[in-house]
Amino acid sequence: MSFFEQVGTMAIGSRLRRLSAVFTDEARRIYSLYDFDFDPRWFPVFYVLSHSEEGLSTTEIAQQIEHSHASVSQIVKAMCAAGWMSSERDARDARVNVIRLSEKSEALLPRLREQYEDVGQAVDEMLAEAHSDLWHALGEVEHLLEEKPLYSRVKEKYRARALPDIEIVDLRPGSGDAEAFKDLNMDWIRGYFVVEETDLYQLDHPEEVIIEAGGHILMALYKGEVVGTCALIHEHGQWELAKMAVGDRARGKGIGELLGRAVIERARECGASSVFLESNTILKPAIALYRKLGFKRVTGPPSPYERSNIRMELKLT
Amino acid sequence: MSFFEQVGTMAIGSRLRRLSAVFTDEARRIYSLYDFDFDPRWFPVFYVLSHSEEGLSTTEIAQQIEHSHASVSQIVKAMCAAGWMSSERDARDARVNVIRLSEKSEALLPRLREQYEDVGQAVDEMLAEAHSDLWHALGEVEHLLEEKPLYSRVKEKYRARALPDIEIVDLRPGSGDAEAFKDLNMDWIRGYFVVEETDLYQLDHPEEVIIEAGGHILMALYKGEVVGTCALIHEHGQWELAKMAVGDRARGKGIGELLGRAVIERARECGASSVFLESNTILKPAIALYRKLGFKRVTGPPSPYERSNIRMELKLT
DNA sequence: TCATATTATGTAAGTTCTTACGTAATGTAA
DNA sequence: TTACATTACGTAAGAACTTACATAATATGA
Repeated sequence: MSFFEQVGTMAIGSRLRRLSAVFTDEARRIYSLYDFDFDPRWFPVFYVLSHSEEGLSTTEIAQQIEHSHASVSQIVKAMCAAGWMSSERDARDARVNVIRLSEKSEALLPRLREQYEDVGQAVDEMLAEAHSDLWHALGEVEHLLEEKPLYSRVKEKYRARALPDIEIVDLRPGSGDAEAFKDLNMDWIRGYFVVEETDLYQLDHPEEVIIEAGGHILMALYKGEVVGTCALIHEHGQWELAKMAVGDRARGKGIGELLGRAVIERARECGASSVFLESNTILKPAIALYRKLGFKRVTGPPSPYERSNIRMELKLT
Repeated sequence: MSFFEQVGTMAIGSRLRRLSAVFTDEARRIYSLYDFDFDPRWFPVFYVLSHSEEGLSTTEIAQQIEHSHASVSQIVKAMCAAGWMSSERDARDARVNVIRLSEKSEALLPRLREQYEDVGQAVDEMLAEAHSDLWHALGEVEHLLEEKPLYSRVKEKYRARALPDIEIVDLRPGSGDAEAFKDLNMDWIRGYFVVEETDLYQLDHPEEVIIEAGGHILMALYKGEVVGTCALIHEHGQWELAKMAVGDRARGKGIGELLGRAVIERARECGASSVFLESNTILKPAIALYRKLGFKRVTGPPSPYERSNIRMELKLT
């Protein structure tokens, strides 16, 4: 049994790479058949230039053929050396290198066009012999991956697998949860900002400052171990989602989202008509999560935290 | 319009490469999600080892995963350094390096298996969303290419394109054909062997020695220019296909085959009941052509040519 | 208008394979 | 048993990209 049959669709990447290598080898032989002094990897550059009246810049070619500009730069250098094209600075923008086919190339075009008609036909006929439409299938898969990367698809599986091991519980006094609450928050704050006075006081006295004031602190457990936390703070008659922190090791399991939903649910139970939060726009994943939870950006009173530059709110009614 | 739409199926190799690169990138992100200290390209080696009780040699792994042994050697070195596997010399054959998973790896297996179940499922579900079956299509195309490489398919197109420009004519006395007959033959003989006395005499006096004895000399013209030749020699009541030569520049156009068929046709017209030829087994493409024309190996009288080590015959009746 | 982005490019260096090559161990034919 | 071929392997070097970086030319915003 071959490796690919054993390992199944998981190895689709390797399988595609291997098949593309087969085509590359074939291309080399085909070029030698037509007897051009022409490196197959030059083809894409040559092709887009042959379809342009004006000449193209390095960057334009790179975008069209979806290589890096560096790659194009190297290919163009080699092709200029072989006399296939010429390059000169643009008169209007001296940064730009305008690349054109040489006369030698133009003369070759009809023969090269013959070649790629032949290759195109041969490929078409081969594909037509198959029952499944590879060309179409490739387009579909490209599209599906664009819509939702494989990473996201796998992440869902990963989360579903982790889900049964995750519990959300209220802070358990005297169990070390208060300390974990502080540690988790200190860790993430230090990762991005400096710890402020306001932080320290709240983190050192969570039960007095948050819970006794009518708020709640939830702990996320993964396989029984505390890996995340989030608070619902009750102050001046308003409800704030705050102090959300998930440990490094437990990232990607969707724990933040579970904590967020639990806090919102708790706020609803407490009769809150809305929940707000304060954050910073540099925290892209956090903002994305808040948005996913339904929070919308609002303007509001100045925050006591220096690091806050955005306020978001979720209506519950 | 994207490059691939413009250039069409001809660029299928590039398209496959690009898609495989997408999967490779995704794989990297997925590995980091599962938080192994594990390079994605290690996976195939790891996989085949995890399915082997005994441990495997470098070469065995290379064959199974269809990499070069050098690549496996490098990967194994890196994985040993990272503590994922161990290698030791085989007691029975000191050339062989037996590679086994380390205990660290064995311990990781269940988690890794979880990962590739997740990935496999995600890929399967994604593929199922498409109407065309990419996995199946890949298999079909792999099979089609194995049956008949793209090179051969393109070569047919190439030949069909050249065909209208090819003519087969009888040697035209006084037109330079006799000289071309000699030059073409001298060129190919010198490429493989040394020119013998027998050669020189025949090549210098083709009309007297071959044609006046009842034989024929055919010339292949490509766009009006002589590019190949082949003789039908009549001697001792037997007919011999000999002196087939096609110029370097005109190779791949199927000219040899056209000449061969023309000579056979001519022999038939002359009432021959069979045609023989003498050649050398080191001339693989020539022998393949003769076989394609219907010639079969026979034992026969010793040849006057030193370079001949095979005699073939085609029955015409 | 002047400091600060942004853009276009080429070069260097890295990645991840491959082929080429040298060496040691085995096989094999005379 | 000896000379030659074959096999297994590791290292080096090459191929064909990429990313990272440096530099020069433009754009832009206060």
